[in-house]
Amino acid sequence: MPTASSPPAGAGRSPGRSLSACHFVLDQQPIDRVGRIRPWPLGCPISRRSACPGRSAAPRFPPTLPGATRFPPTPLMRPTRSATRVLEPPNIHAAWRGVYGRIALAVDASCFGPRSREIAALWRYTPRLAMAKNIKARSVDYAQWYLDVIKAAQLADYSPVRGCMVIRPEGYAIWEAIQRDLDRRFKETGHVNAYFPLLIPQSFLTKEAEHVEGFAMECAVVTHSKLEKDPNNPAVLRPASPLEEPLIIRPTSETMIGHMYAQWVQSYRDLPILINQWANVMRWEMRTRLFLRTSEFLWQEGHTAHETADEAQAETMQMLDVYADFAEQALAIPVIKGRKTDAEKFPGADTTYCIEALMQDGKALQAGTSHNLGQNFSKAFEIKYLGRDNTQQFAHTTSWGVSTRLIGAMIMAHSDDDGLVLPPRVASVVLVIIPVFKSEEERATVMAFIDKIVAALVGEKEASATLRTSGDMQSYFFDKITHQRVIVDTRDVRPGDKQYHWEQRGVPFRIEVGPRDVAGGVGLVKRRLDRSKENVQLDQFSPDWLRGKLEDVHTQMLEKARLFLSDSTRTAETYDQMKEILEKHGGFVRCWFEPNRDSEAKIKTETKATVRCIPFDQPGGEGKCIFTGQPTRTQVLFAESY
RNA sequence: CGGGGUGUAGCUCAGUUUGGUUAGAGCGCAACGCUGGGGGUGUUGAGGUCGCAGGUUCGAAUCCUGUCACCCCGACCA
Repeated sequence: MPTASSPPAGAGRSPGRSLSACHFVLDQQPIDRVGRIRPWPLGCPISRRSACPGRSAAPRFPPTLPGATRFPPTPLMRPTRSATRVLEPPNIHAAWRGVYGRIALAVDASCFGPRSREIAALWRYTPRLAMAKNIKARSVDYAQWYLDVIKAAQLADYSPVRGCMVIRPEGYAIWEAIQRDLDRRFKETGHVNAYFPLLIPQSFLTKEAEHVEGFAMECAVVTHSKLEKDPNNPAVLRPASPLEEPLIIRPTSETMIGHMYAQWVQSYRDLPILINQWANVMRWEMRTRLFLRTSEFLWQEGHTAHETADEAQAETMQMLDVYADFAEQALAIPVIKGRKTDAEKFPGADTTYCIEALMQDGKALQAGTSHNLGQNFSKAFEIKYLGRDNTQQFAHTTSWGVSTRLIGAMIMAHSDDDGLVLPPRVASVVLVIIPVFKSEEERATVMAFIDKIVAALVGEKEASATLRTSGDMQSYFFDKITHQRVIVDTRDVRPGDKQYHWEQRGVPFRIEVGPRDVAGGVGLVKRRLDRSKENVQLDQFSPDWLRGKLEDVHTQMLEKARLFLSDSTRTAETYDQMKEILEKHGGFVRCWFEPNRDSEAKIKTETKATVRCIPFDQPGGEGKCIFTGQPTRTQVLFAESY
């Protein structure tokens, strides 16, 4: 493998404005100090198609390179801090396709590490000559990419109300899948669902000191009970009838539920109470981001009350395990379990535990939390019971939740520059069949063949019951319990359009069926995850075949994400090392650290990184705190976070 | 809440500096034709109170004031 320090291929050629110069412009795309490709300079003929003379002659991106046959082209030269290095496939493909987020960096780095082949195989891309038109590449603008993916997949839309979002059917289907899976897990662990009200008396919030502190700043307050016409201007409505006590819209329900539990619990025989609620909550956020942080969001909050501290602790840990397993098994997102530092814990909790996931840009995302609330809320709300020893005791409570943020995590963990990539277990459409034909006769034979494939995949019975689908498509249940569907895209649009359409929506599998396939008795099966294709004989199609395929995809997505996680977790011995890692790579930095509000605040100011958690797997022994240099028994994970 | 940026057709934008025909383009959308194995093509057509509210002016997308929304960066947070 060449690690030449020869001059860059494009060196000396200036990125001129003529179209023929596009190739070299691409070679010389600016790269920042950590190797990320920077946005095209203004005026570049590629990034500004309108600047190209003759619209129809405008080059596609990438420009007419050498073409597929000669792909990969001359190796891309990429300057690093110390030397210039020749990128080899798959690096070129990655770079070429603009996949130069930190992921691609991982691929790159791996070429010199022990796991190179493993990772390279997982990130192998079929080189393409066209990129998604409506999605910005991760390497160019990660934040925009995220928004573009959501838009292209029609997961959500902005609402007229600041900070709120509309979850569109495609996005809500993911939430439904999350709900279905989690709800089963909650019930398996003995919980039941209930519903508590949206509005909470303002006075409730003040009963737990830390809790007020934590949430007061972001509460929406209801102060009036009606609107009336302004006498001066009848066209204007103004609030009237002030409430005696203002109500707040729940930012979380500990207080309301604490209040109710106090009434429901009399004796140790009433414990434990194991209740979950699926609800919306509202936190008036300064800065919002679709799914990751919106003013109103959907979540699930479990609230339990127990007789002993041990029981509460066991519950807290059990639910954390439920979340971790769920994240991996349903969303294919590997997570790190750990405990929050005091600075990061939930206001009002004794201890907060969390699962932390790592996004492709190297930032961490808290994907779920489980709190041991100790007796804080039971004391504040007087959740008292008569114990076995005939004395009054305060219950021990817990709470735990995950939110629609998980959808954001899922998007950022798996999607690529072509759009959404759905983990199969939460995909509402698992497979789309795309017919290809020219004449009416071909249409008939192709559709007849597709009918056979559908029957083979979903069974004769389901195949005979077409579901009503908008947009002139045929839709069938693949799984009647999860409501996952198979769609035959019979719309009268070009096959290429359909490919992009379903690709951007993250559908795990597509089958393309044209006259050639009918003649050969096969379907051309395409995988979304890695764009691989294979011909599959009609007689191989069956529900089990598809299930197996979906399982494969899930396993590989999880494995890919695990490799990324482990590759992006580095250890630092010194504060300087940590800074360098954060600067150069992002991701998690594992180090000895004595948790302390002051140190954490200083480190955050200097590096933007915070202690994401104190992971459960501690090496034991003692080390030198990275910040103070004092001996400590604690290792933590630092990272920038969402 | 502070700093920066942007609001013109569904989307991306031009036009604003220097006020002046009926506000434009590409994509998308609708209909029809040729097509159809990764965003093809031709014809025709629909679509805009220029974010909103005031003001200056004979005349405002353009100038002034206010306001709202969105995006980015900080502080805060799931």
